[in-house]
Amino acid sequence: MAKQVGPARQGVRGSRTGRPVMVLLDLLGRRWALRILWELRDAPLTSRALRTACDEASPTVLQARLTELREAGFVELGDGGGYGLTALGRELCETFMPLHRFAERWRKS
Amino acid sequence: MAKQVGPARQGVRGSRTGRPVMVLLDLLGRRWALRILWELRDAPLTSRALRTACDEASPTVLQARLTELREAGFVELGDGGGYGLTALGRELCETFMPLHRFAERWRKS
DNA sequence: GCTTGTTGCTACGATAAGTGTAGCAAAGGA
DNA sequence: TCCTTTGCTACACTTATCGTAGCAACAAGC
Repeated sequence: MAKQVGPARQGVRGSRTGRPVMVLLDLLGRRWALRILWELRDAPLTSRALRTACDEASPTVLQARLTELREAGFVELGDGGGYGLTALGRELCETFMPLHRFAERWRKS
Repeated sequence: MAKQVGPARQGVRGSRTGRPVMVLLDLLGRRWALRILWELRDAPLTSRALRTACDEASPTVLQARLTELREAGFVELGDGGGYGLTALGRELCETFMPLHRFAERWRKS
């Protein structure tokens, strides 16, 4: 069993309505949040490896995002260490996977 | 013809590699960026209406995001005023549209 | 002309968020 | 024991965002 953390807080920054999409958009619209999910997409990473994958982002923010993503139930810290996606997290990740293909097309315009 | 703005800058904050996905993730991972695209999803809005839709977010950031999104080619300012999605922007928006359905399921867990 | 109301957009001080460097305690291997 | 790696934190600094106010440009009504 992976280590647990508290439930997701719902009244987040800038989402006064509390509508789930808004909360989600707000959560994902924070620095490195999308990137973290992206980097964990196919395999778990240790905190250090994740930092490296994220262009040596500040550990302060990474830790903050990881905590938030864990509270949201998208990310978990495995028993033997290393961060990975939960089933829900994998599902979310696949939701915006087409972004990759889009980004490639986008560059050419 | 809609008003034009300069080309997208590629060497953005936190994306030192320049890989398109990273640039895109970084661009969308800024405050209100995802939300703006979301709010424009079915109809153009004036800057004031957009502000209202975004929980009265500060016009400073909104204007900054709108400029960035215009430079990226996702948003445009119509001739008669009002911000709307470009064809590319609509495409991008549909890319993470499934997020809505996901968010609903997410709330119940 | 002169208001009245809208548009997109900006200035600016205050606050919150993110950065960069350093370092901690705990756990594991040699 | 020593060395390395783990997840994680402290702290001073810079950047981003907030909130309020207000601008010039344009149009409609009078």
